[in-house]
Amino acid sequence: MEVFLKSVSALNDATRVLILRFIDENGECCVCDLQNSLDMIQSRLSRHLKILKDAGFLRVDRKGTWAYYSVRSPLDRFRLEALEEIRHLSIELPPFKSCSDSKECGV
Amino acid sequence: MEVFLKSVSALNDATRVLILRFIDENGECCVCDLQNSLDMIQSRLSRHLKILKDAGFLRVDRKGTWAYYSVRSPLDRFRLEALEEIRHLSIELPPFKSCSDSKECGV
DNA sequence: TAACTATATCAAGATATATTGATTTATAGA
DNA sequence: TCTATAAATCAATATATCTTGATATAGTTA
Repeated sequence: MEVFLKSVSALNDATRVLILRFIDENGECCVCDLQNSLDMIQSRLSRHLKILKDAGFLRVDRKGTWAYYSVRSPLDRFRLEALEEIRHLSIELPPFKSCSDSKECGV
Repeated sequence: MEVFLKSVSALNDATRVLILRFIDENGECCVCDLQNSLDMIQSRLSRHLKILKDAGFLRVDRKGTWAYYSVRSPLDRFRLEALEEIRHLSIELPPFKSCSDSKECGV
């Protein structure tokens, strides 16, 4: 029950659904890519990314100071169905703006 | 998005997961069956039943003053997968105690 | 080592949700 | 019509979650 509720409560927020869908669409993103693209402040992103990771939807790969988040693979059946459902929502995804495009990563 | 979040937030509560699973297992229940069986007060049940109904998991059939709740059928793919996931959780379901077993329905 | 940067965590306030007991609504029967 | 009962809704309180800005942590580079 706890694991199920953790998955469900991770999905129970429009911000997290957007973040998950954005990473699903664009592949591996570092936090400042997301700051750039989604126009969210860092502490907010960091919190939601942690929740999505702890719930089993995302994985993180650290390279130096960067943290690269991507959709965990393989997803179990329920999480995959949830992601599939999210793919079918008509969410307007903002364009991907890589943080490395700006000379300084600082958003 | 709103419909998705409504489904998800309906599932985001252990009480509602139990109620849904109980009705799934036992079939149509009136509110006082659930009061008897799940040992919950009526206002609490009524609130959660409404949330599950509004989220598309339950349907209600009124007969006189009784309201009989059952799992809505057919469920769409995502809700069905969620229910399937809930069926696989090891939830201890209390025995069904029909309100009609007590001479007076009054719990 | 010192300064800088990316990310994580913390603290405070705002918002949402759950629980309970009281009240309201709607139906049934005397 | 009056009373009783099943269910829904309301009001108050408690608990959880989200957002923000500040601070802490951990790499990187000079």
